[in-house]
Amino acid sequence: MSEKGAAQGGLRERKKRATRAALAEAAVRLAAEHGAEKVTVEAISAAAGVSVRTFFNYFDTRDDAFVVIDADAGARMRQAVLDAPAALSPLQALREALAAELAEAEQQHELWRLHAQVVHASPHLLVRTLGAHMADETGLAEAVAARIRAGGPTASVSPPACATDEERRGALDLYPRLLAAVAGTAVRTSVEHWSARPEEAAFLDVFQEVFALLAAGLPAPPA
Amino acid sequence: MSEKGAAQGGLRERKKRATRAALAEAAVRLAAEHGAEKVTVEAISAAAGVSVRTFFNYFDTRDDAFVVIDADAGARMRQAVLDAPAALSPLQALREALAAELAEAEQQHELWRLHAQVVHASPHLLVRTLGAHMADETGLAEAVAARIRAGGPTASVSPPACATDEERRGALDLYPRLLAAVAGTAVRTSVEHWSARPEEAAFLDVFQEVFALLAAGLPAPPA
DNA sequence: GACATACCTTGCATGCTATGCAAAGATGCA
DNA sequence: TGCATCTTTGCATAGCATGCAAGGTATGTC
Repeated sequence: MSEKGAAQGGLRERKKRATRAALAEAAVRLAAEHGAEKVTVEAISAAAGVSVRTFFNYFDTRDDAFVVIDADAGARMRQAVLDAPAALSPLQALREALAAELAEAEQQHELWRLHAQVVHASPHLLVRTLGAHMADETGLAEAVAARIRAGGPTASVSPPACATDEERRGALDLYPRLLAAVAGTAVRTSVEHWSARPEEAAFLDVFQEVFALLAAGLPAPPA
Repeated sequence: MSEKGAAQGGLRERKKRATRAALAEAAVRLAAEHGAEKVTVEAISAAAGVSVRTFFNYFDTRDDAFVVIDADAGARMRQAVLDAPAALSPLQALREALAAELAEAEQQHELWRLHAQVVHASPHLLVRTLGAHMADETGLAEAVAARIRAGGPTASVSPPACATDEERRGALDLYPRLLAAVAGTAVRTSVEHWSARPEEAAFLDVFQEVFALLAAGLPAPPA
């Protein structure tokens, strides 16, 4: 757990990680300074020290550089769900996996803060970010389903055997799907509510309150 | 309730609605036939009988034409939440508002089916669609909050007095926000689960089961 | 009905985004 | 070292997106 994304793999792979991270960071910093609309791919590439063509080897779209800060956060969360203690309920396992990921993001605090600032500044990017998060939830749903089937932690996080999207969706039951989607929603709602007034409450408290509300079945107005 | 989006307003407004609808429909049909990537703005515009420049007067982006079929569905849902009987709990009011909107979409059955087909064919568009739906949830959260404050149905759906996004988010409490987000999640999860195997269960049954699971607090595996 | 007003559409010019291709450079491995 | 593999890069090209100004179409007033 000490060195997750550090000296993993050979030189080639490390360089790729570095380049990707450099591009993403350059994009966010430039956007925070000048506004996302005024930042061209050329500027981002120059700041990261690569050619424009290389930028498009890493990102399909200019906006992706603003949206996808950490490309393999999804994989880490899936693994965390699978590795969680067997004693935890599905909802609890998800809560812990997400909390761990949020704690890790906290270490890149400044960058994530800029990211949030950039994304909230243009509705366009906000939509893309929300959508990207939701796409991750499909992976989480698979992990939850596997966990339930196995009755405990599982070994691998390798991509499912299903070939098409059709099959993959068909293989998922309603419950894991709903659980993953709701958990993702819980995170986003917590983040949004907290970031509206960061001084009013600790983020972790908001996060726990949201999960408590969910576990209670969203009872009518608590006022 | 009989003529919602029909002969509303003057000729000018009707023409704009018609043009927008024609563009959206042309986009979806062309994409369903040739694949979204192969459909140019020029083709869409030609099919709708307008110039390319006019296309961009209605949509900021080419992809928007594939994503936003019904531009003011969000406003209708907000109004429905505000107009719901005072006896309903917030969760119930949301459920009814969403169910009504889904029923209306059923009348454009073929178009929505094509839309789903197009969107699920390219992950890119799926992400955008998911994000767009989530953006609507902010409006729903406002409606829920207003409903709770008023203790019953309210009159207007006019935009809130808040100037900035910052203020608007600050004005929202945790509970309405969570409720709206979770309800939106419920709809998407229902649609996805049902559309994976449409023959296995009626959509409305899936929809109701999801809300039942939510109201029960997402208890551990029902198996 | 004629007029002024406001709005919508359109073509043109322009700059940026995005992809395929082939050559050159960097890495991994025997 | 030498070969195979992967990555980077420049170039060419097509499509996306916006500002601007000219012309056309509804709307309200006289």
